Amino acid sequence: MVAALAGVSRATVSRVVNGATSVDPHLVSSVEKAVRTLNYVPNRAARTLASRRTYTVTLLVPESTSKVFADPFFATVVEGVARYLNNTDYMLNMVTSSEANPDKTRRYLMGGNVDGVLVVSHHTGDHSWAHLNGSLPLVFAGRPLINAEDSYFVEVDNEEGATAATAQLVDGGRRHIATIAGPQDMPPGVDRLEGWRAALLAAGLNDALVETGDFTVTSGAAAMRRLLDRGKPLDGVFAANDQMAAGAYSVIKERGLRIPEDIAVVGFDDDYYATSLSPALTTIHHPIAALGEKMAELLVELIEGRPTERVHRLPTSLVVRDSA
Amino acid sequence: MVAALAGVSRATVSRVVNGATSVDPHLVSSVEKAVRTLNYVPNRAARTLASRRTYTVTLLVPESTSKVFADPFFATVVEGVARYLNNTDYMLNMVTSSEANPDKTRRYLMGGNVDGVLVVSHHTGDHSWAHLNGSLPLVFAGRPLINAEDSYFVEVDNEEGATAATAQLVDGGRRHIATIAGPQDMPPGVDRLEGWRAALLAAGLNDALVETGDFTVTSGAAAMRRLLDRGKPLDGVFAANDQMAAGAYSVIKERGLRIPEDIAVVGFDDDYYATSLSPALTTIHHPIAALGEKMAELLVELIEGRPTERVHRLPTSLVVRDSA
DNA sequence: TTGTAAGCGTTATCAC
DNA sequence: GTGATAACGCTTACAA
Repeated sequence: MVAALAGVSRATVSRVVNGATSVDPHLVSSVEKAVRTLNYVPNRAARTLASRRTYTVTLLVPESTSKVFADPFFATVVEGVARYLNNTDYMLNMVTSSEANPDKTRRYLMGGNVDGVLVVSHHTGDHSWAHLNGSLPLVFAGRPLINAEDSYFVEVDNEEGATAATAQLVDGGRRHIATIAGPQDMPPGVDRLEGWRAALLAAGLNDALVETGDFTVTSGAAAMRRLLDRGKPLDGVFAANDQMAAGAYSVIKERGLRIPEDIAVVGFDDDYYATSLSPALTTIHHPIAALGEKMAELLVELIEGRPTERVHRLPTSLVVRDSA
Repeated sequence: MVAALAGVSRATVSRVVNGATSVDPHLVSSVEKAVRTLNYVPNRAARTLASRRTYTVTLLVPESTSKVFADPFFATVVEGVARYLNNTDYMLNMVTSSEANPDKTRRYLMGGNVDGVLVVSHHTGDHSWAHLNGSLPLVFAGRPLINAEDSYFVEVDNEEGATAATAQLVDGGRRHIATIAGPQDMPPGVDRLEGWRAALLAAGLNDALVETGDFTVTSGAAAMRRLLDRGKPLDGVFAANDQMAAGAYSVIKERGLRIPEDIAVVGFDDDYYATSLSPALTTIHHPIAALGEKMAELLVELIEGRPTERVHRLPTSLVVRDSA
């Protein structure tokens, strides 16, 4: 290590570079000067080999590769993760868990190539990587379906958001409020339905108007159609995500009803659809990038052995636009 | 290396693992068996340290981080890159060249942490990394604005695509064909304009109807407005990308004209806008994922010292929908 | 073709 | 507080 040519031993240089506490200030500064003049950059591989730490965290994404990257949710999580990691020594690398060869992925992760893993499975219930738990620091995006009790994860406060969305409807004077719920085998689907129900109950309103979709536009349209076909009074709808709200929009308009005059609608996520719909959709903002940042932060804490909360719940906020 | 416990020396194991040509078939198979039973996975760091190869390629993206990840073009390139790399030993890591600290990025890249770099700057002309050329294998997405003569890059055949788009208009009987061109300081902008012109000339038509935009929806609308305001006959438009076509749509409709009856329009890119517009946009498919794959492939060839073409031009294809 | 042995650039464990 | 010195797990001359 050439930097040692500036006075001290390699050990001391290492100490300085790694910010060890107890080193003579004199030496520290002379080493720092040497580092600067020699334009020294520690060799990652050597460091990893010696310390058994890789300074790499993996972002594990489900193999629906083609879709995953086009998914704005995923893209935004990555953005947040990258933003946080940029200020640390950690490198981000992505691996798509190929269904074709899950063992390859597993071996890679367990082969000491990585310090920790970030698992992003979007709305899906696929948390099949929970078994890595215990062998490797792991942080999930969203509450995992299984082993939630001993997994680290960060999620958005879905229930609170849904309650706020519904309250907006109630405050707007609506009395017959339906919901287009998400799949009941996914935490967001469950929690958002629960939040809707809680708001209605708090307002003393009836919670019978429920139809379920699968978070897609077409499923939202179908659910809205079923809701309207019940023939019951209906003047407000909370859709568990903006895409389903978009589906609801098309059905409401096709029946000759107006938004928000006849039926007010509130969505959830505040994604691309929210602003491109007409009238612009009132919805709940889902802080996705923040979720990514928090995940990365949590993982780093975990890796470095600092004590942390096992679960982080991010607050949402109501974005009032023209539909409610 | 425990695997050596299955008969031979570590050197031989290394040879087998790295697929060296000349090793006794007997030994090969026995080593392979040992590898399998011991579930051996080579240690990346050690390998890197010894071989001075990192097996890592960096995807360098401009710092507009927040936007970059939301950009479907970028996301799709990443998808292609990841897909290709998944079948190699190479790892993908992304670095956003922070404007705040460009030196940090530079040092990282030059610090022997990476075998090669993929530069993605979208439509923008930012190819400020060209100076890395020569010091590190480098592949650009799209023809760089500067040093195109000695840079490796893969691009879509913009001119050919634009010609095909325009030909579709001509074949549909249009005789007064305008274009909304892209910025003339970006290769795609220039090439697509050139393609349009070539098709018109080949058909013996006039090429005076040109207005320029900046690839955004609003600029497309403005350009269309200027085109219409000329008061000249106009029955077809080739927009240099789908977003500008979307802008053109709104103006055409607002003037009470019909698509395609009064004005046929063809776009370029075949992105999200193409299918969400009404009528669905006839456009040129831009094989973005394929571009990512090819970039990765080219880079790996470069890294491994295999001879390759310096530039790859990907073919486009016409997607006929309802607007022309 | 195969084995031996010398590194690769750090960190970690000890003495000092 | 600081400096030797031994790992870390692999590749790669060089020898055999």
